Amino acid sequence: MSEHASDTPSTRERILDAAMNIFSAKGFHDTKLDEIVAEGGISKGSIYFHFPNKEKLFIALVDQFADLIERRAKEAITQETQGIRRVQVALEAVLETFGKYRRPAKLLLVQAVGLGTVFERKRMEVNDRFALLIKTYLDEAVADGSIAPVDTTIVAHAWMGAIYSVVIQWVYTGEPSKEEIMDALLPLLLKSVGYQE
Amino acid sequence: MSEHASDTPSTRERILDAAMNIFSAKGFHDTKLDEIVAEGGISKGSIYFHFPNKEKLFIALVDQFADLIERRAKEAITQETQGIRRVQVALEAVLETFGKYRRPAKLLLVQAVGLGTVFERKRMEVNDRFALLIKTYLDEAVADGSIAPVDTTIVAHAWMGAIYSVVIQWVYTGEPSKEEIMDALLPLLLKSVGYQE
DNA sequence: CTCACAATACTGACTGGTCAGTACTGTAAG
DNA sequence: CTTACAGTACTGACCAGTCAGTATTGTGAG
Repeated sequence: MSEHASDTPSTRERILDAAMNIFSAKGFHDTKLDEIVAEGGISKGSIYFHFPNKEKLFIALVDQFADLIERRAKEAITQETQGIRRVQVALEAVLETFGKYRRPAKLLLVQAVGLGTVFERKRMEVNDRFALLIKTYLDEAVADGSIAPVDTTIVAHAWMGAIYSVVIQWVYTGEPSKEEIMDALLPLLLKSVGYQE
Repeated sequence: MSEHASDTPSTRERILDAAMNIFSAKGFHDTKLDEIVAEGGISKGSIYFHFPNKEKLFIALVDQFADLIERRAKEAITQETQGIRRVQVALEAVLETFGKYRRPAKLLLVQAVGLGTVFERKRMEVNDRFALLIKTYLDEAVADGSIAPVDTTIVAHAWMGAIYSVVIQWVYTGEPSKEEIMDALLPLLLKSVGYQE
């Protein structure tokens, strides 16, 4: 019954950690379970004790991070009441979270793509979740008059893509810095719906 | 009795066609060469006569389509002289081309991602090519005063991501229609750099 | 034109390395 | 002993890539 996260991570956590490191670096197919075993100092048997197969292990990591992003965005939003401000702090929270976790970001935005039919559903599900989240708050901002009416579905997807793309660029090259991204991307997105700070 | 390109496609073309169909639907790893063989009514040996391996066959398809997109954008641009108008017609050309070729679009934007180190270079190369293209014309528009100065590198990546994301959504669901995308996305992008029609 | 030979294009049964998953054993705590 | 996990040796399905052979086309000398 010992879940003392700080000093002794459970085997399950060690597996997830090791898997995150290797998967995010090499992608799903180029990662061998034996590499995860070596990286985490655990055993193959324990992986199969804790996870039914390689695929589910990968998906657990995707879910874990997608949940975190969504949670952070929602937390941030409760701090604000005005429509467009809510959108703004949510964006800040998302960029902040991506910035803090480079490897999970790469896993979610790069390695979880193009894995064939099985994973495609998962990816669309996650994407739609994010797009819907953005759309909800955009609709709010439209409703309370912060911004002019727009096709919020398209805007939501476009924003998501814009954020993804800049974050991916940053994940690979470390450029532009988190601050530059914030300073350039936020006004860009807000201006795209006709909002001037 | 030499049939020409139109009625009897060469074996190489039949291979590329079949490969495009299967790769774009199932992704790189889930595609078996034997499926391509069946789809194209060719033989495994002839694939290896025309291409060194599965990977190079896939990359040939990516390159082929990336070249097409770039060519169309550049063609469109020569028709216009004014900075921001050039950007606009280039965007239209790109969206037009994606719209015309759904399967190649999916191959390039989805299936070519997350395939591990080997393909990652290729993808970044293609991406950077597009981003640089956008950036060049944006810089032009800034120089001639069509739009206010901005961090064109970030804008270029953000635009690319926005376009990708909306196109991907369309590839999967068929929604929104090409016209809706044009009507919503173009003004969105132009507004994001402070240009009002 | 036609025969001899070469070069090119194509075929498909077979193989060998790989690696996810399994069977089995080890161990410590209650 | 039993439960709950951890560790390891092994297996066998799978599939990219091979290769020995066949078919087709090109060519040029008689």
